[in-house]
Amino acid sequence: MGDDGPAGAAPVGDDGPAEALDVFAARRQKLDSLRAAGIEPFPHAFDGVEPIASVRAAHADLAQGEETESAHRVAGRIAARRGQGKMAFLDLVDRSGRIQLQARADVLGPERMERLISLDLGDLIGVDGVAFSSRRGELTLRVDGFTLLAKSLRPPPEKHHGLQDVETRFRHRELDLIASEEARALFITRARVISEARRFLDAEGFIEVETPVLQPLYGGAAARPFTTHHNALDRTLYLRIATELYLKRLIVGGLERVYEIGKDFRNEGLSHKHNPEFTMLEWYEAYADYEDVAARAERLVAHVAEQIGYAGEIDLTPPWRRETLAGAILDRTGVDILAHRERDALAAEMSARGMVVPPGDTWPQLVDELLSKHVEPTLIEPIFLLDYPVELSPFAKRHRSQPGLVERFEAYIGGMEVANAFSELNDPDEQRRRFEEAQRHAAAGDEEAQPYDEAFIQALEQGMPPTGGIGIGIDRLVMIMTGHRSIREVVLFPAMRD
RNA sequence: GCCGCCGUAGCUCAGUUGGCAGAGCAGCGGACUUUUAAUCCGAAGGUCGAGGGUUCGAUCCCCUCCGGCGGCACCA
Repeated sequence: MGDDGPAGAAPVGDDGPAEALDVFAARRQKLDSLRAAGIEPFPHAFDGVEPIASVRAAHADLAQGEETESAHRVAGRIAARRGQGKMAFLDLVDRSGRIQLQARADVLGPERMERLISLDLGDLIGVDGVAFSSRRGELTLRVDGFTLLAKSLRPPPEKHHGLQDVETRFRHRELDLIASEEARALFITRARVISEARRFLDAEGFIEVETPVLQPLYGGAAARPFTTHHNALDRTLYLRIATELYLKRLIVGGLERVYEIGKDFRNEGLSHKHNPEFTMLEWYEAYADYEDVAARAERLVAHVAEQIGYAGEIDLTPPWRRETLAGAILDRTGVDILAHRERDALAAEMSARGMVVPPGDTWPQLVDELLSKHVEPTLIEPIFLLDYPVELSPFAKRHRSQPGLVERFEAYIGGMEVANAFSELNDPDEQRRRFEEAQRHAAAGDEEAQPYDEAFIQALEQGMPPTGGIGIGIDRLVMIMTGHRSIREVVLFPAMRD
């Protein structure tokens, strides 16, 4: 709703008496006038543009009212206009910042002055001008020449209050970016989070790889997939829910340290921390276990935080706290999951402590309930929860000393899970048994059970070195780095209803 | 899927205990050579999310639907 302005219905070439023009038709009419005057409203390029921030940097020491002879060429969008007649000021915005332009009739002559003044807010222009400091001390470019680079046919958001409507901000992110310096800064920060994570891993001997997004069989996480169809092959394909299994096949292949940053797709509900497509970083390292992975993960996050100038309240400095999962649950709920390894016993223990017990839940689901309802919200400072029940972890290796547990951790920050890692299970027979167990769950109606992946089993049979692996939710990491509580704020185009 | 709140001009927001719907910004016409949310004068701009119902009369009350937000459920 609300996205179909009447632009397409605007009169073209109607030079009749000035009737009430709506804001769209007025811009159309200006476009026609420009063309009639021989001005190309959509030229092809504009060379030699300097970022506004570098113009500012070049004149950081300019005294109030001081003139210079320093010429600059900038380009951007007209964001504001003050004054009319023989002199006016315009604000020009590019990705790096905002700068004031001064337009003078005595410099430009009456015709060009009129043309510059009659441009619309939102039009893109290129400008040649000389820097000076205004009477009020504002760095300004006195416009000697300008070129329309693209006519804007729709009005920009309100210049003072900006774009407030959340729905429009998400559906038309370009408007949010035009209106909000903060939005631009946020997504630049997001890009830097990703590039710094890359830089960190590259420097530590990892190679970046790309594995299939369209997969004949999905796996590597507990989630329902999106299903699609390949016409030429006439077969069902799934959008990946994780990169895990393919990446481990690369470890089998001898690549030793690999990572992938890309989209995963999970066919589940939306929430402030769930978007159906999201960006995941996974890495795998031969000859490492989950403790090595934890150490590297906390260093990576600290590196990213430092590089982007993180200044949030949560202290991300390593080492992070480490607790066992069972200990964290016991500590916060009084329930000892390891002392109640049967479904009914655990359910009874939870009931006895006044907790709601979903009747259909299995033992692992009850553990997950305890974790997500009673423990996760308390985990604000970074923490690793270690050693999960094997029932919850089909790809993790058995704990070297704790029966019934696997060597796995999840990292939590700000009350959110941000990472999931294990000492990878590399015993193919054990992995096969886990798949077979999952098949029984699937037969019992678990829609998220792991499908049996014979190609993966065969890869493990080839021999996979002891390996540590991890998945880090990049969107959630960006939420933490930038202090946002909704994933939609940090995803450029979040999922919306039609 | 369930519950609650919300949807008024291009944008930001008022408002109507049910009686021709208002402002600011933007836009249009005009004045102005140092402005910073420029100022001043003038004239415009609306299917009040959509559909149905109640009523002499509905933007307002009721129902359904669409969309958004929050919570629950689902969901590593």
